[in-house]
Amino acid sequence: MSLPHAILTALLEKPSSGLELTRRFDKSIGYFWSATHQQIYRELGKLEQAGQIRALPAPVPVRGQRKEYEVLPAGRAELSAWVGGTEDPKPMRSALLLRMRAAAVVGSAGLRAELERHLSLHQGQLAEYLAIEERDFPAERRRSEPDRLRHLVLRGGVELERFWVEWLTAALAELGPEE
Amino acid sequence: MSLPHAILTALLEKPSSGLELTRRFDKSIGYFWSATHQQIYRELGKLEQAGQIRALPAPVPVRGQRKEYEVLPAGRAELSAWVGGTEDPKPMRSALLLRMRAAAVVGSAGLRAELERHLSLHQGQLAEYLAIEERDFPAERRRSEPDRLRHLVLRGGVELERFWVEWLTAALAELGPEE
DNA sequence: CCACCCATGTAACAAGTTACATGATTAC
DNA sequence: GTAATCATGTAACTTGTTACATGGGTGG
Repeated sequence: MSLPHAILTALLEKPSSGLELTRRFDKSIGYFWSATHQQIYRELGKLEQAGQIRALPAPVPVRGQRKEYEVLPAGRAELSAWVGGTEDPKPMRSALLLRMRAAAVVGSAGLRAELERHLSLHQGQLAEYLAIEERDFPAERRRSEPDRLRHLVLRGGVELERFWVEWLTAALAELGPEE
Repeated sequence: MSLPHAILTALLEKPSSGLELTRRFDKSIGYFWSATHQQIYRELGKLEQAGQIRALPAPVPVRGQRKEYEVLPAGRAELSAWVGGTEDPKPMRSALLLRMRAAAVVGSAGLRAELERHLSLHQGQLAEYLAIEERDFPAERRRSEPDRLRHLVLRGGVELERFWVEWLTAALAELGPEE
């Protein structure tokens, strides 16, 4: 049940239309909770019906017309309760680790190229996160709690990408030069 | 499309019944691709229909009777092709990072306790992985490729848990003593 | 006027989750 | 014989994905 809360968070940061939300998911919140525009529209409908958000009044509601949403008090309360709640970490799901396990059984033909590809993807993502960090969280100065929290989230992204880069590098070394 | 390949891998390692598979998922393959028994039975049915596995001949097939499956050549070929293929890494999904981002907006009340809870869960998982490593991959000796691959997978699990332990520790320090 | 992009959606499906149903076997 | 456990399954639902549909506005 995380998508609605992701949307509430995004809308509290800034009221938006569905498409704007989609774009922001593509380059910010979506870094740790991705969603397509179809999911977002579906969820916006549900949240509106639940009375947690509302569309800003438009003169004539027409299909294809931009609709801007804002969070209602009930929505903020719901999000606040969710933040204070508990939820067990979901076991990870990595198709790549699974493929390596399968390779132990049927042979690792073709695996090396894929590891190299993933390595370069993760290196790219890591560089992107580091650029964001440099831009949005410069210097070591006293910061507000919201800023510290946002920085912690970004640090999570950075360290996770670093993990993948290191693991993939080690895996390539261990696999040996030829396969 | 990873679950069928997880099952094929498990069945190649050892032909099993649905319930046995479920148990093995709970303590091995499931560490990086979890599944419930309902998912497994559903998928076994599909794989059998697709001619990739078969149930070992039973005298009289009755409901509630144990059914053991083995992989057919077509199944091994499919798994082999999948290992050699490509698949982009799925963007991560962490409800905990999302909650921290939400906390930056609505306040972090109650978050600290949850971080501590997750820290202890991840410490437990890390200890479990390290125990498995010590048991199954001792000493530094020349090993076969399958063993090296399996060890790499486990190293992935270890380092990922270590990431969480370190990030959670840093987050708790950054949040400060009281909240 | 038509191609293109903005914006909102529908429909169909696939994957994962939760709750429950049913028969077989074993321990007491 | 009955309770517990083993074992296989159904049903209903939620979440996520993929493909397509519809209308509005803008540039050429």
